[in-house]
Parts: sequence; C-alpha cells; structure tokens
Amino acid sequence: MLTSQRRALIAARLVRDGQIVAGELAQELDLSEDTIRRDLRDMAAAGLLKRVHGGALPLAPPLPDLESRQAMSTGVKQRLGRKAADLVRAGQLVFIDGGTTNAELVQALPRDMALTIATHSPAIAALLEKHRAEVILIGGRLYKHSMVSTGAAALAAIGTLRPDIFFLGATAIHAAHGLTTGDYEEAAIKRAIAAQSAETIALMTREKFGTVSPHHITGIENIAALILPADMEPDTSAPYRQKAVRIIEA
Amino acid sequence: MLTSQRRALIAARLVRDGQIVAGELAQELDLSEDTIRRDLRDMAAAGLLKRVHGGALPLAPPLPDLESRQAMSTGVKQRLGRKAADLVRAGQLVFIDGGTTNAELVQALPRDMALTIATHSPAIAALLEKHRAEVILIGGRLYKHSMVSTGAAALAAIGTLRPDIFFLGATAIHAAHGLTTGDYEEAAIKRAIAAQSAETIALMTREKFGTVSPHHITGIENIAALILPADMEPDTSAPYRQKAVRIIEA
DNA sequence: ATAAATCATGCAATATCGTGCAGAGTCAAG
DNA sequence: CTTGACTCTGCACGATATTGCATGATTTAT
Repeated sequence: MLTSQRRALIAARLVRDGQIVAGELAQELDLSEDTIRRDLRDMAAAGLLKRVHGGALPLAPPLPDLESRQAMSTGVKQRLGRKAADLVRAGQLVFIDGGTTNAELVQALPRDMALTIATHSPAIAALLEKHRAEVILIGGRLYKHSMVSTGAAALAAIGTLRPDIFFLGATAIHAAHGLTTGDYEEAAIKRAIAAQSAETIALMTREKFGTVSPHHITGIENIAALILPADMEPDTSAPYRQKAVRIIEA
Repeated sequence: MLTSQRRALIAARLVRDGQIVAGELAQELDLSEDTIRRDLRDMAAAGLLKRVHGGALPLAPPLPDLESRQAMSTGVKQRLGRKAADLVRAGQLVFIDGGTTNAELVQALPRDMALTIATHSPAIAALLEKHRAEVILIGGRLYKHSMVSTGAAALAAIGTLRPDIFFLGATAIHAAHGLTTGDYEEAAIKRAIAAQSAETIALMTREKFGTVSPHHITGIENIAALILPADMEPDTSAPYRQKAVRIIEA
C-alpha cells in the first residue's frame, strides 16, 4: 500500500468513524504504530486532522448526535432509532432485535457508553464493533429472510438473559391483533425475548400501522412504549394511545 | 512492447486497480523500474495521473467503495479465498472462522450451492444473506478485537457440530511453533472447532509466515492443507512442505 | 501512586528517486 | 550503404523518502 493511499484511507476513516485509533489501524494495515503516528503527525501539521493522545480526530467535529445529524439525516428510521437510543442507560442489559430500524438505533448509541447488548442478529452485532459495549451474540440456525438466529439453541440462550429493555422489530401492528410478523419461528423467538425482558419497546414506521401478519408476537398492552413517526395521521395512532401505551414521537 | 502501448496499459491499470506500483509493474512487464518511472513522470506532466512515492494514483480517484479495496492490499486475500472456495463441495458442513481472508472465501462461494455453513463471526454470517446455504451462527460473548463469539456458550454450541472442513484464520504460522493467535479465549475456540472438524484448512498471507503469537492453536501436522500466495519466496514455504502438509498456491 | 500505554526522537536498513551516461535501435539525409 | 541525429532503454550512483526499532519522556488509566 502506497503512503499516499494510506493517508487517504486515514482521511476517509476519519469521516466514516469520526476517529482514528493509532494502534488499531497499525494492526489492521500490518504496519508499525510509528508509521501511523508519523502519518497522523504530518497530516496534523498539514491541517487535515486534529492529533490526540491515542489517535486523531476530525478537525471540525461534526457536531454529533444532535443538531447536525438530525439536520442531515431526514430518514424516518434514523429518527426512530435516535429516540430509542435516548431510552438506554449505562449499565443496562439491552436486547436489540434485527432489522434496519434497530440498526439505526445502534448507530445512534454513544460509542463509549458502558452497557451490555444482546442480539440475535449478526448484522446488529457487526455494527457494534467500534462500541465499548459488551456484546452477547445469540446463536442458532439463521432464518434467511430476516437474518436472525432461531431454533432451540437460540431459545435456550435467550432463557439465560434478563434484559432491561427489548427493542422489538415487527412487520405489522394492529390495534386489535397487536404485533405480528411473517414467520412462525421468528415470532416464537420474539415472544421469548419479550417474556424475559423487563420492558419491551417497539419501533414502528408508518406503513406498518393497521396491518396484520400471520404470526402473533404480543399484544399492544404488553408494550412499554411505542416509538413512531411524529408526522403520522392522528387517527392512525389514536387507538394505541387509548390502550395506555406510552407513545414516543420521533 | 511499444511505449504508447505501455502507457495505455498504465492508464488502464490505473482505472482497474486504482493504483500503480512502479516496482510491481516493472517486474510484470520485465522492464527496468526506470522505464516505468519515466512513463509515470511524463504522464504526470501530461496531467494523466498523480505521481506519488512508490507509484502513481488516478487524478480523481475515489469510487466510494475503493477505500475498502485499498485496505486489503492487492487482492492477495481474494486469491486465497477463491482457492479455498474451490475445496468446498455441496452438502458439506463447513465451519468458517472470522477475518477478512475468510470473508473473501465467502464472497467466492457460489451463491446457489446447497450446503451448511457454521461460523462464530457475525460479519461472516451477515455476508451469507444472499446465499442459499443454511447458516448456523455460534453465539456467545463477542471478543471485541476480532469480533467472534467466545466463552462457554460458544464452546458448547461448537461441541454439537462435526464439520467436514474448518477454514481457520490465525495471526501467525511458524514451522516449529505451528499456528498461533493473540488471544487466549480465541485460541481455545479455534482449537475446539479444529478438534471437531474432519479437516482443518489454514489460509495464510505472506507476512504471517515465520512469526509467532502468544497462544497456540494447533501444530502444522494437524493441518490438512495450507493455502498461501503463489508468489512467496520458496525458502519461506519450504519448511511446511517438509511437514507433509498439502500446499495450495493461490 | 504506580503501572501501562502512548509518544517523540534518533538511528539504521531499505526502498525509491532523479540524473547522467552508454549501448542499441530507428530513420532519414547524404 | 553509410553516417549521424534521435529515441529508448538499462545501469550506476548519490540523494531522498520511508519504515521499523530502541530509548527515554510524557500521558493516561488504575
């Protein structure tokens, strides 16, 4: 790898990850830490980044999490994920279901928060690489459609956990039929996690409201909170408010 | 080869690979590095590329995904991964270790092959989403450095499997000390998988040869095959040939 | 307060570079 | 056909750049 490529990579990483850890990058690129440090030193002298002990940071820290990111990302799922992340406290055991909305939740979690995160989604687990959190991966047979662990092994592993919060993903929500999903095994897993957890919180986008899928997960009354988009029709969300569910608008 | 042909080749390589390394190209074309350097110098003066120490880069480089390609040297890992994929047969139970080389192996697997793949790496599991293969995910506490499941839960899950092939990743290989890695727990897991598997196959890039890490996985004699780059110094690979290991050059 | 990690610096080994020069090939004028 | 100008190429050599290691200083974590 050419020197200039390496420096371009450093610049790209800074944008992508918001930080560079000298030791990690040295190992990843199979170089001595001295080389990385020299790069960082030179690039800092050239005004490309800010040198800090242990690595480097971007010069203009993109005001994280709050204003700039909210301004930048107008995605509904990002907004839901951010609201969900606000509910997480250090020290908790949090179970995160699969799905793209929950992936946004992970992205919105502060990277240095000390907590334990359990998941049966390999994609969610992989996203947590740069986080300080302890990660417990639930194994099992992967259900191909939604890419989460299912089966007896997964159920057994879930039985050993008592999560404080379960962030549930479902394919449909209905005032009468509650939360439902498309696969039998998947529904069983979600039920098991919910049964173990102190609180279950559902993140739902607009198009899922009022729909029903074949397999029942749990009723609305068992949900501690429902996170939904702020710009929904009031009529649509009204039935859930009546069920005494806590509604969080994002 | 005419000069203009050579320069056209350089331009094409720049588009294809995103980089030119003067020494490599000189060797490949059986020319002196001086000639290549002169080409690069002239083409840089003509505004066709950007000259850097060691070679040249395109003027306006970045395809967005170029960064990830640059990170993995020059496709050595792809070549290793392809050779490894050739060893897999339909119907087998294959255990795939974590790591970027094994990720290339997954990419090289035919998507419609019917087999079962077990892994304790969430990243590997996530890559298998589009494959027809049945996937068994080994759960456990994620060891953060290499992002694979470790601990009692992982060991127990591994104990239920009898893989036909185990594609092992290690951080070091040494003729006397065998295969080693940097973490105690990780080594224990790898040993357990190897013990269950009919064959263990190691994929190793050049820089790992002759090095030793703190924790022992297994001896060379227990490896059914060793996949290594074809362009290695014969002296380096000789000790492993003598150990009656099957050597596959990629 | 003590240990561990990170850092800056100097040094040596290696890689790469630019320049000058010489041999080989090309081409056109003589 | 010969000659000379020109170009291309490879080699030699000193200059420069890059890298890894050792050392002692500094910072951070416990």
